[in-house]
Amino acid sequence: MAKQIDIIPDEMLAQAADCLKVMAHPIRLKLVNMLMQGEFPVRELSEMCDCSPNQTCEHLRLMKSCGFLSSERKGRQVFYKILSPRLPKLLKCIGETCGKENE
Amino acid sequence: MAKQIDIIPDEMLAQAADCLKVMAHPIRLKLVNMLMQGEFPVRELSEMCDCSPNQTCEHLRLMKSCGFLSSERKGRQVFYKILSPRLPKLLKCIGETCGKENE
DNA sequence: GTGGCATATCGAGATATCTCGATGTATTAA
DNA sequence: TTAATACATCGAGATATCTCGATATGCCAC
Repeated sequence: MAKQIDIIPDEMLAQAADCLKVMAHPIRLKLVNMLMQGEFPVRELSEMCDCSPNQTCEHLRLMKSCGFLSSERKGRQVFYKILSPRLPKLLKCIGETCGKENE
Repeated sequence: MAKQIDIIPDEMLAQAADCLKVMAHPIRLKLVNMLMQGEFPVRELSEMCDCSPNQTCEHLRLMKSCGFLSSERKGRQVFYKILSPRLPKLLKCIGETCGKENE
């Protein structure tokens, strides 16, 4: 414990900003929240999120390209799952902080 | 503990996405990181973040309009400080999760 | 092979953000 | 009041995102 409050280096903040930018979308947050329950094919995710299949695909592709998700084809379906441990942590953080303004 | 993993309601995810969108910017993250050390006037923040005064002002205004920051004039300077407890939590979360991909 | 379903990609228009200079407002000193 | 400093706002051009329909690919059943 060198000091009370960390000064986070610029490079890390830039990286964090990119990460947040990707996740700063209600549907993408919901997709991750769904994927925290397990793996799902695109169509199911699409229905759960009330989002068109191609749009769902696009959101998943974006998060996969960042290394947040991974996908695996099983027959004609493609199942997505969470790859990066950042995501559950971020969602947990959101659950704790962004819900209400309770101290 | 009703279930292992929370399903966060849509409304809350939308709110969280807005929150993340505001913070998904390296300079705004840095400003908050600076403000975690204490209160500072705009000019000092501007220099610390290597950002023009009017741009700094704009970032601070945005975060203030979301209720994240508050400001107080002292003479001809305006000091900003952190208002929402979400911010330190989010930055802490970033420090823990967005730095390296270590489990 | 063909047809159909699931997923993926592409392109264009609409919308939102970023960035910067120029201008406006508040406060203090003279 | 005038000048100077600190902060705030405005407007426009550049850039990035969102959204949607159209089209392409991969796989299975036939």
